[in-house]
Amino acid sequence: MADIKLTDKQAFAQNSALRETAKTASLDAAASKSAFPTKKEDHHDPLNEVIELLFFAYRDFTSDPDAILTDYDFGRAHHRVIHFVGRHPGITVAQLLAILGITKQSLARVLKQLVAEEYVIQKTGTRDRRQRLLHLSPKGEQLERRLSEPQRKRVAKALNQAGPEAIDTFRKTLLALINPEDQSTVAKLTGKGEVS
Amino acid sequence: MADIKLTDKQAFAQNSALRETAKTASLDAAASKSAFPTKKEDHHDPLNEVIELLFFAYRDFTSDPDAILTDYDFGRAHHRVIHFVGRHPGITVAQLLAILGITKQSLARVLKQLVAEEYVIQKTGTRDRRQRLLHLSPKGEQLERRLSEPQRKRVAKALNQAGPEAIDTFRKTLLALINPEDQSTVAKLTGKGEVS
DNA sequence: ATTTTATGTCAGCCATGTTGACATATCTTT
DNA sequence: AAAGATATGTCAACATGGCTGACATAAAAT
Repeated sequence: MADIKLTDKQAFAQNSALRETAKTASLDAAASKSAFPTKKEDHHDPLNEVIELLFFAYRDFTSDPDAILTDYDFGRAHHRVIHFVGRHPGITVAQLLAILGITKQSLARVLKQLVAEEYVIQKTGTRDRRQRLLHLSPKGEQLERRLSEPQRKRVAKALNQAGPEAIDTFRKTLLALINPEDQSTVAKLTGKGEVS
Repeated sequence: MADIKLTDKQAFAQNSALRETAKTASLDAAASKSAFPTKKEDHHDPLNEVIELLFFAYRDFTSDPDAILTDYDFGRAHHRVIHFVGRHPGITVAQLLAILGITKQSLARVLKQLVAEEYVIQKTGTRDRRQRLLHLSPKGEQLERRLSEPQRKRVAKALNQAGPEAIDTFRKTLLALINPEDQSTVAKLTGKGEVS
């Protein structure tokens, strides 16, 4: 054995002959060693089940773009901006802030980078010259497609597997999970019956 | 006007006579000023719609517990631990790490607090005395109930609104969103046909 | 002309993720 | 019994992306 120092992770992989790391440690691996205990009262509670499924589904749903973003030194925050600017070209900074629910200082940090690296383009508003209307550059659109592709595929596959009524039911359920005050706005925002 | 300094936020509230803050700035408020632009090609794409709905639904879904946790000086990370320990009493640290998908150092930071403040109890394993089997104390169970209550209500309401088939379809769709390698494990973990 | 609004920016704090390195107790294997 | 592997804990340092507070500028609205 060489005298090269191993980190915990490497030592683990070496010792256990598994290629697991902290990040990739699979549920399967943990489960295979021994069963997960589960509280008896919860076995037949579909609400608790859905709550946990939401956690896992969202985690995996965001994992594909997260992995891609490391190539660009961007994070999840950049993705959100690219997504919403891509889907709503000409959106104002104020509107984007409202959608994301973060402060302008938080947005500025990522938006500045995206503008500097020319993924996002700011056009001065014509009606109101104070506004900076946000658009994706061709480069930005390319990144947007790269990021959304695995998510679209994942959702398409899930909806297909869940059956023909799933599209409608899943959409309805997600919408109903949103705070009632925002439901109509989100429905307009994301939906078909649209807008300017 | 008094010479008291106002922050941006206060100045905004004062000037605009709105009670909005950065955190509570509503989508409605932003939408009311002018319509959100939306890319034409996307109008009829249900996949993009579902992707956005997932973002908003998950955001609101986590907002209720987040608000409660500030009373305890805990964050979302503490919530996850409390949730999974509560639902799987006797879970080992390694199993919890696999579920959460974080490093042991990240977990340690929150778990240490939860143990110190006696929300979580560690019992030395009998079969394997190296293991620390995690349980909620009565205090921890109380907090768990407080945190899960609004989420359970939200999910119950959404499923009701979406119709009788929603429970099954929603669950199936969420499960299908999860990485295939983990689906069977998660199904066992959250599901009914259970375990030790 | 004054006030309000839309946006930007500096500075610093906090929560929660990450790596790397190492310690200890206990179980497993030789 | 000794050696190795595993489960857990811990110190230190760093990154990301939230946050608040304070202030600046340009343009619109009054």
